[in-house]
Amino acid sequence: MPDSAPATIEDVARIAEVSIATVSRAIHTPDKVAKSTRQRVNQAIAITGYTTNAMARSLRMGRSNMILILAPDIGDPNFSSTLIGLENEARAHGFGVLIGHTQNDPERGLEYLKFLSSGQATGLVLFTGHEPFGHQVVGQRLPPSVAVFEPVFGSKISYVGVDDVAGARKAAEHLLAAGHRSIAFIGDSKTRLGHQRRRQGFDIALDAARIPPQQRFVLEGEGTIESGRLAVEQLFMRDTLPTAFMCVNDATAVGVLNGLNARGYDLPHDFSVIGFDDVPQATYVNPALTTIRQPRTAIGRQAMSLLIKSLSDRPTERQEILLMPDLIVRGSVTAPVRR
Amino acid sequence: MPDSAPATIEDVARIAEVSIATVSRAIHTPDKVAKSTRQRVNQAIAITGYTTNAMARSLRMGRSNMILILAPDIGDPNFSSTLIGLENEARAHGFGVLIGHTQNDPERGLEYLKFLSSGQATGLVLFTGHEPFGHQVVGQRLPPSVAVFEPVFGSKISYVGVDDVAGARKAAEHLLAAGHRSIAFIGDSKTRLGHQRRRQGFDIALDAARIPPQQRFVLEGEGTIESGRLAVEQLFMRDTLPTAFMCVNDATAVGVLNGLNARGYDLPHDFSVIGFDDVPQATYVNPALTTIRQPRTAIGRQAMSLLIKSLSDRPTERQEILLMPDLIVRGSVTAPVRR
DNA sequence: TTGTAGGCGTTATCAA
DNA sequence: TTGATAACGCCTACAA
Repeated sequence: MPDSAPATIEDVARIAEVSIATVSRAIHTPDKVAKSTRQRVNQAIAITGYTTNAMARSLRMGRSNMILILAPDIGDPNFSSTLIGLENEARAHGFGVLIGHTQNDPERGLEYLKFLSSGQATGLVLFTGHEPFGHQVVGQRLPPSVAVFEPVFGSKISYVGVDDVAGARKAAEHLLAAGHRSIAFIGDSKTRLGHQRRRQGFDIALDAARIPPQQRFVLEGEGTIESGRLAVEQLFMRDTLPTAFMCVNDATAVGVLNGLNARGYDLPHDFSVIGFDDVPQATYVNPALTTIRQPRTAIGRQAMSLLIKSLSDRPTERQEILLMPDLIVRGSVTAPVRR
Repeated sequence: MPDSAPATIEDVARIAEVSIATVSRAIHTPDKVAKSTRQRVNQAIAITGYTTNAMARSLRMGRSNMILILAPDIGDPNFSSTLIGLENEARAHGFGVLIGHTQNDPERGLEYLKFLSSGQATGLVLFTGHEPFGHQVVGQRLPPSVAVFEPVFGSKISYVGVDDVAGARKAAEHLLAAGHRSIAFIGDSKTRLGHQRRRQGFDIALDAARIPPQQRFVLEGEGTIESGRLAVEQLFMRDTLPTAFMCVNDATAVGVLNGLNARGYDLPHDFSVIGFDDVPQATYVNPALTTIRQPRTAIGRQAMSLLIKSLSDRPTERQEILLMPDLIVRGSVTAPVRR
């Protein structure tokens, strides 16, 4: 039964009848203390319910064993399963993780930066392609960091993510194999690297199949449901229509599905749609979405592993680890209807 | 341009040509230092880029200004918007928040408990109805805490959430008003208080409408999509069927919708379905789900406000704050078809 | 194998 | 109005 104030190392020392130095050693370098002493110390720890005060420890050591994960949007369906990979790996190495939610607000980012610079976390995982703390600060004196899901634009921060080009290529090839020759790519972007890479995979596949550029419809989009809906509207103002939609991500695909449904089409008969990410929602939409699955947990695991390595080693150079995604076939792709 | 090591209060003192005590005062009690001195200090702070080391500060003060939010499942669609309410309110009072993800794993809970007991956080927000850290520890020496979304069973921890009874009643009354007389309640539970309260609201409404118990179908369910699907299957093994489904939450409702769709029914013509929560997904499902909206951000805000109050005041007694939810009408409820 | 003592960066007390 | 100084709890040379 612990008393009112948390036990300190001194309480333990008193009960075990040793010095605080010995207690500390018994905890961190057990070999360096005699067996009998060690036992007495352990008993005393059990009695007092002692837990080392992490703040005092980190203050003294100049570093904590916490890793901060910064996410602009906790609700992102990609986030939670990646997080599990990050957490499991961290734990296996004796690190704890804390999550910071920036809401895409630079001021909030700055607050977490303070958290970092006061040594409360040793490492940083970035869950966003944007610079986390406004421009001036970035890279200035960040702790060892790694980015997931979207590389940090123009920085030296290592990156672990999906192989966008290969994944997009798989998606496009699936459409091609189903017989489609007139395909739209929804979600091109001038600023987002991940989008560009997926576009690139799309082009590679269509080039290989000798689909002429006239039969490709490329529309911009920021990767939201709304942007998918919008793209459908834009497309329907043209003379010719594609038979299939390849979407930069599942959110866009959901928007496209919505837009098509709203126009009264019978899916997947009239149009095929394929997404990218495989978010949980992809299952519940109608028809269930054929898509490319991000290996989220694996991404998290590898990212954390890389980060922890860079914590102990000499500063290493930037690395980029790309994981191969799989095609998940559900109901949203069929052979094209002749029009 | 900060140099390699973070500036300390001493660096500032040296540059401002004052003592560290004065620097500290200039920061925390500006009135107690001469205007000219204050200015010099501020300049020095600007030059050095000084940030007070939170760990040293907390060590000295015996408490930090961080609040830990513990969630069993970060992916819970109710989580992210509640979080925003929590964060905003915390920030307005000068507190920072950190999120801990327990994955429903007691060991992980224990780790965060250590985090707490080593003083790295001053307050605790619980996002779960289960005891967070296994039985033995709970309530033993938790910092001031508040629970959100589901009261902590059998504890003295204050609670902020939705008025389940009133909300469920609204839902049932909406079904009743549409003409339904034979209604199923999906998601009853022997252990989950929130489910029980919703069931209670359902009964109140049906009692008031003098619907005899024989016309009520009550099925258990844990509130998952799967449990909704399952309930449909169970129901279809009986002789008589309800005309409407009132689901304990949206996830269940999605499952019910899926199950009904899979059996080839035309919704909402053949059956009406209503949910509870209004998660983002409710919009994308087909037909769009009529449901009861949790005032999530408000819940977060109030919970944090309560917590912060209990941080400064003398220990107050347990409070329970219930917020009133609204009915959101979309497409999944219509008049019953005569069979 | 063990103990003593200094210092990590702060804040707060007490004098000046 | 300011400055010296003692903690906060811990780790780690350095001595014994």
